[in-house]
Amino acid sequence: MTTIKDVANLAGVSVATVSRVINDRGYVHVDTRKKVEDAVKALHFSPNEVARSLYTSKSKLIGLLLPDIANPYFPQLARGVEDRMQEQDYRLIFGNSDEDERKEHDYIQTFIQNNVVGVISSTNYPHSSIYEKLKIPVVFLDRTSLDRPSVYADGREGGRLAAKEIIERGSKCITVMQGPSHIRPAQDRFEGAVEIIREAGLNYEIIQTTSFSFNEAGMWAEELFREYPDTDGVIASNDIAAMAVLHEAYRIGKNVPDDVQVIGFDDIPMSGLLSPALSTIRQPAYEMGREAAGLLIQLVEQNKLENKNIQLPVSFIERGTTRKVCN
Amino acid sequence: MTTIKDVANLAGVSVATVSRVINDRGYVHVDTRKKVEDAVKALHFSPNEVARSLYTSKSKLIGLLLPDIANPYFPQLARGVEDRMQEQDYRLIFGNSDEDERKEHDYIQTFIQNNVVGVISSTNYPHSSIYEKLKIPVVFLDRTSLDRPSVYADGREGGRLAAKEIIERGSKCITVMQGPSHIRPAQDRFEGAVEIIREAGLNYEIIQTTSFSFNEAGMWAEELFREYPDTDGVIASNDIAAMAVLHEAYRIGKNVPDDVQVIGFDDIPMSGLLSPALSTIRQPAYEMGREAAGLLIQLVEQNKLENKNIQLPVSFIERGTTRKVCN
DNA sequence: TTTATTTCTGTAACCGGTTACACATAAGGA
DNA sequence: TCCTTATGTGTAACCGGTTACAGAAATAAA
Repeated sequence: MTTIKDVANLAGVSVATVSRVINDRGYVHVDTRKKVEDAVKALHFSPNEVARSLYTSKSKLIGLLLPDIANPYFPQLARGVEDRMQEQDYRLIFGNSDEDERKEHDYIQTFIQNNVVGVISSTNYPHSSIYEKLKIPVVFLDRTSLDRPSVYADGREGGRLAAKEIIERGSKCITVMQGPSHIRPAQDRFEGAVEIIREAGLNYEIIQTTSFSFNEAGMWAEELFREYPDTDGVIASNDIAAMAVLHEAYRIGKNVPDDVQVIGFDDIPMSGLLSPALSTIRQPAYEMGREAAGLLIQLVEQNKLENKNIQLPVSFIERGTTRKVCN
Repeated sequence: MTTIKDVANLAGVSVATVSRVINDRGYVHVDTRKKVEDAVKALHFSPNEVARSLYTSKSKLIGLLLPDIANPYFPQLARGVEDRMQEQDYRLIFGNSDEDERKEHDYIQTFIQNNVVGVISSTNYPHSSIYEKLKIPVVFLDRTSLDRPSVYADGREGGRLAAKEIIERGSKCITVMQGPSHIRPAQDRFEGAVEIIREAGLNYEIIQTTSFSFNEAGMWAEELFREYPDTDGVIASNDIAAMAVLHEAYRIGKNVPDDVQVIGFDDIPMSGLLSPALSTIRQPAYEMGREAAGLLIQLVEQNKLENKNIQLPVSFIERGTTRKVCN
């Protein structure tokens, strides 16, 4: 590994001067600068970030904590975060929390130990002491926390929208899938949907699910049609659940959308490739990731600790699992 | 931030002793150990990894480079890597390369600058000078490199398997989707499939695709049925492409699997939830990630630089897009 | 020309750990 | 009891950068 000392020797100057050149700080004579730059090139020198970080207690690293990258909604968030961070030369230390407070804690701990300058977290525990005690900026992503910086989509409005659209298209016996109870966005959607269904004076049934996993999605879909065979409209807790419902409907010979309409949530990339393509409530995940990254960069670089909540709009993506509205 | 010095003061010993205690190295009297441990607890001390790393030139970080986390195949690899690394207290610095050699280079650079102890990379350029010059262990994941440590599935065999199964089930006019030419595993699959089709004396058509993106997948599927309407069997370059084919078949009224059979590749989690569920060649992505991580840990901790290639088996997952074989 | 100011550069302390080395003390063996 | 070895602890150098400070040189102002 070539160090700043090697560069200094080759250029015939002190390490301080080299440091000034590579950081473009303080006075350096043009000729000296040239000599140093040549030496840097000749030796392919690039500064050791660890040494830098030790002195400054800063770094070009930020911590990203997501529940589970294997759930197709999160890679888009991650990608958004990464692309935005990349532009400013920040890198990510990444971890999956599995919505587990202990794992979160461990990750945050190592983030700190590695001098990350900020954290982006999708957590269900924004008020956990882990975050309260944190001395670096945190942006909560996909999770609401009104008293801390956060970026999220309006889940409640999404739920309302789903209910509105499915009712408008003629469903009368709606089954709403209620996502895991400890996941806030899932509850928001659920509540929004129920609110509208009630307002419309319709009955509804509830399927309670306890995770967003692929394996169990099938089970719940099965349960749904077994318990509530009259269902003519399903508001799924996310697109995965909706896929499972679609699959089950197909298996038992129900026609979508004629016998039963289905609306998903998230608009993950493959939703448009289903057959029929999935009508869903879109969350602009990639943009949310980018916004969160942008906000964090602001907080980090301008040392602002202001609270700012960025809410991105949800929208109804009409595809093939809902009927055409007649107007 | 509390430092080792604070602990030393509180415990009434020197920093060296504290260091010995927290690293469980060298001689420390039981009573002294107790005092130090108490001080550590009282102050909630946890050592600054950056300072450690500076002296030792090591860290508990490894670099993970994947083409694109938004492609549903890769999150599983990532998850496998992370879970295995987690067990040994390693953390990941993560980056998406977009199969772009320059981005790869930049990431590897910052990996080095941050003293990562190893790298796991899904690259198309394993012989690039970036990797040749690297002084820390690298494991190539999902990409073959016989002269460097690597973990991969047998793409060629997978291609053969796909062809065998689809032929056995009666397809006579097979269209093979050839993935992006610069992605090795895609070419391996393609070659394997073509090999078997030729052996069987059947004709085949080729659809050349230039990316694995969702947006374009639909286009190629459309092109496929437009150019080769007699196709009664499709070997897709991956599950996403297969989904698009399924979707297009549905759109133009072809029945799957009766009119046309479809075999995917990867077995991404949602494949089983399609309607009909996708028959595919499974790559054990999660296990591959775990194996790669395990191998890297070995290389890092035992300082072995031996070359080891771990090839994991592919398998045919029979679901609903292929016919039942009559025997 | 003298003085004040700006430009330029090097020395050394510092960040927070780890460890080589020196030295002191306790324990074991002859 | 004396000598050897094992145990226990502190001092200070070191990792590779950054930066406060000081002093020298160049430039501008008087």
